[in-house]
Formats: sequence, structure tokens, C-alpha cells
Amino acid sequence: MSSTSSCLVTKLSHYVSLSQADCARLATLEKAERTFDAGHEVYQGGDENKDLYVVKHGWAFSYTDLPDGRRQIVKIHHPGDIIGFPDVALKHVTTTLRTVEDVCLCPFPKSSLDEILRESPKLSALLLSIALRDQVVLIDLLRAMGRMSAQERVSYMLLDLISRLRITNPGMTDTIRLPMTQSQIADYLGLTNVYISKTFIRMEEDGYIHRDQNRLQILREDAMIELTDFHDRYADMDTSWFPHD
Amino acid sequence: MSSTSSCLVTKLSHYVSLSQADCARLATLEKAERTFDAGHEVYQGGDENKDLYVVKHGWAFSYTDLPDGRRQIVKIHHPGDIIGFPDVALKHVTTTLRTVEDVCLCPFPKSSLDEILRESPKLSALLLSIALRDQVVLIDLLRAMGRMSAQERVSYMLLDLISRLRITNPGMTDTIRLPMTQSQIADYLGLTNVYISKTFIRMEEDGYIHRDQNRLQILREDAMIELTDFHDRYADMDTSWFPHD
DNA sequence: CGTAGTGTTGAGATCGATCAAGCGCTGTGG
DNA sequence: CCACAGCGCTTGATCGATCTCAACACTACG
Repeated sequence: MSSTSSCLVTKLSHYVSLSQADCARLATLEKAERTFDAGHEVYQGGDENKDLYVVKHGWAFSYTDLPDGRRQIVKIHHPGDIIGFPDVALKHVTTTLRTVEDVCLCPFPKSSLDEILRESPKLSALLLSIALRDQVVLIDLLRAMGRMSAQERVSYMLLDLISRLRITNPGMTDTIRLPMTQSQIADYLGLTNVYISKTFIRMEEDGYIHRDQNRLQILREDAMIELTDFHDRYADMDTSWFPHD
Repeated sequence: MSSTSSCLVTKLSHYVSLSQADCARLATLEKAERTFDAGHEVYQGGDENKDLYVVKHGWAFSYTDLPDGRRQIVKIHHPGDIIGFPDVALKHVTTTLRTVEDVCLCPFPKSSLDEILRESPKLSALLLSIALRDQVVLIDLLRAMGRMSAQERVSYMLLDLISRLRITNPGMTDTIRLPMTQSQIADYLGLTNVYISKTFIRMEEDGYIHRDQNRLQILREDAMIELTDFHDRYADMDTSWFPHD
């Protein structure tokens, strides 16, 4: 999470080496900057689809509500993520974006993508790959929601979070900062805050995790990987078919 | 589902008008053809990622199993769909592909995408949009799985199916052919075959649907749309930002 | 005519939800 | 410095939607 270079470039060049020109193209996406307080709603579902955002620092999440108030959080956003990408295909945004803590976002217009598609086949391939990889990640989450118990879902979430954070923080070990409340975790995993509490306590008693303030240490990562049949979708992508410059 | 022209071209030109050259590019994807019997596994999760497939006719689905046998169907494929697209980003496929009935598929190599990305910005934008739209669809399904009751999930599935089929069959009204078994529907919705049976019976008693053989008529579509807060993601896409030829 | 697959039905079990209370922070205002 | 409100987390009692298990009916098919 260096403050000097772009998180987006860091994240993307994990997968392919980018030309100067392509780095410059990405850098223009992060020219503008806006900060938001914790718990702020940046845009709401149904709004006209104007900008995308690159996360500079802080966590946020996207969610949808059912008419009666049931809430589903569909994506947790970290530094380097592009927010709002799926909605590019549609005229209106489908989710509401809410910050978890103080956050800095870089808005850029949808039309910037047009330029990338016309001028850089390699970046186009990379963006397409990211979109497709995110589909695989959603499918993994779907599997967890459809077929896993509460403890398995929590384990899956923790493994997914730590895998994502390791891409941009290679120094990370087994401890993550978890700024979300248990109600938010419940809305992400399709459970209730009460049951999240009970599940965390159970997992701590069983020696899977250790909690301290809002830091969480994963004690038995291998056991949790086995429990959830977890696959890291972030470390590797197949870039062999990409067009060359 | 015309047998003369390509389902893929039909489906894609629903969104933008395609040049001759682009139609030709898509047609080459459907040159080869292979047929499979009902209940056949075309490829398995973990296989090397070689080909994509365009569906010419028949239904199929992609699924993953947990080590203990719990199954999650993650996508139902119809004529005109591209199968295996999300796995393009990875070296190995993440799901197993199984036919529901007798099916005809057109395999084409991943590297064909390379050519499209280099030569047609417009088709690239369209493919990217399809991938992003499919993300939104997965998010909708995730919401259903995380926060909806059995009856709501079944309603959501039926509405989603009929919306998709209407794209390629504009003549469709309120009746669909449902060749999947109740066990498969259960594996798609994260429920059990027993409870699917009970839910269908309940919905029939309540006048939402009518069943006859493997045909299913939707009697109260508006009520079901309201119940599930359903949004059609297939009818419209935002193509205004696309590059011009 | 046996066998396998699919759907239905019923009894009982269970995981997670709901409801309600209490506890420990933290920030705020008197 | 204290009182108090608000929020997040925990705890316990009870409830209920869905699962599990088992039996049975129906169809297709070799």
C-alpha cells in the first residue's frame, strides 16, 4: 500500500509486465481523488452510471437490499480494486457503495475504457481477464453460500480476504485487520450478526483463529483450506494467450 | 433457435449491430460441431483449459462439487451461450460441464479471442460487456441465495430463465420447457430435491405456476417479480460507450 | 418384467433465525 | 469528572424453515 505509486498498477503488474504507455494510461485513471468518512454512501443503486472508482486506501463494500430490508453485501473492496466495473454493462448501477472506514477513491469516467480498448489490446485482455477472474470468484462465493455451513462460510471469507491482501502486501503473514462489523460480515455471508458472533467464538475455542481488537489471526490455515476446498484465484492468471504489444 | 444462422450472432446482435467482418469472425467460432448425449460430462473441473464452446442446441450446466459430494450448479447454459468463458482467466477449468439433454456444441480455442481483441475493438467491448453483465447476473443470484426463502429462489430462477429465453425466442410467452430434474434445480438453488418438490406443489396450489409434463407455465409473473424484486439484465445493455468501427 | 431414475409424502431432527437482555466501549455534553 | 446515549458484541431461550431419512408410486427402458 505504498502512497507513492499507484495501487492499481501494483495490482495489475502482478500479472503481466506493462509498457510505459500502458502504465501511463492507468495512471490517468487515478488523477482525481476524493475522500469519504467512514460509513458514507458514495452512490446508491439505481443512480445513473457515470463513474468508476479506483480504491486508493481504506475498505468499502457494495450491497443491495430487498424491498423489506434484507441486505446482501456482494463485494468487499480493497486498495487497488476497481469499483463499479460490473455495472459498466448497464445504464444504471445495481448496488450501493458504502465505506467501511475513512476511504480515498479515484473516480474516472466509463468512457476512459473506450480509449483503452482502442489503443491497447494487451490492457484490454487484462481488463477482460480481471472481469472473468472476478466471475470465478463470485462462483466460488456462490458455492459457499449455497452449500456451506456457517463455520465453513466464515473460513472461506477469511481465506479469500487474506489471499487478496497478499497480492498487494507480499509481506503479509497470517494476521489481518478486519474493520467490518459482525453485522456486515453477516450480510456478506447470508447469516445474522448473532450467529456470526457465535461462530467466531466457536472457531476461537476450536483453535482456528485468534481475535484481538479488530485484528484476526488465522491459526490453522491448512485446516481451513481443506474444510472449504479453497482455491486461490488471485495468485495466478493465465496470460499466455494475451496479444503482444 | 434457427438452424440456419448462428445462435451466437443472433444473441449478440440483439445488443449492437455488427459489421459483416465481425459476423464472419463470430461465424468461425462455430465452424466445428460436436454432439453429446443427455447426461454426458463434456469436461471436468481441473482439466487443462483448452477450448470454449458455443451452444448450438440443447441445455447444459456447469457445476462444482465439494469433497464430500455436496454439489452446486453455477450456470445453466442455453443455445447461443458461450460456455467456459470465466475460466479463460485461469490455466485450469474450475467447473464440470454436464449436458441436461442431447446437445450440440461448437468448440473453439481460447486463442481465437486474441484475434478478436487485436482486430475488433467493438467486438472486444461487446465481449467485455457480456462478461460484466454476467457478473451482475451472478450477483443477483448471490442475493437470492443469501437472503431469499425457497419459494423466492424458485421464483427468481424461473424469471431469470424466461428472461434469457426471450432474447433468442421473441415469440415466447409465459410457458417454458424445463428439462432439468428437481435434484438439479435443488443443486442450482442451494436446496434439496425434497424441498423443491414441496415448494413447486405449494406454488402450484397458490396459483403462481402450472405444471404439465416438463412444461411450466408462469401464471402470476408480476407477483413473482414483486416478490423477488426482479430486474431483467438481458433485455438492455449500455452500449453507448462502445468504440466505433 | 425387473431395474433405475424421478417425483411425492410424512415423521423427526437440526442449523441458524428471532427476540430480548445485558455488557463494555466511546464520544458527548453538562 | 460524571451521566448518558449509542453502538457493537455476547448470551440464552425459543422458534421455524429446511434437511434427513425412508417409503412408495410412476414412468421409461432393455
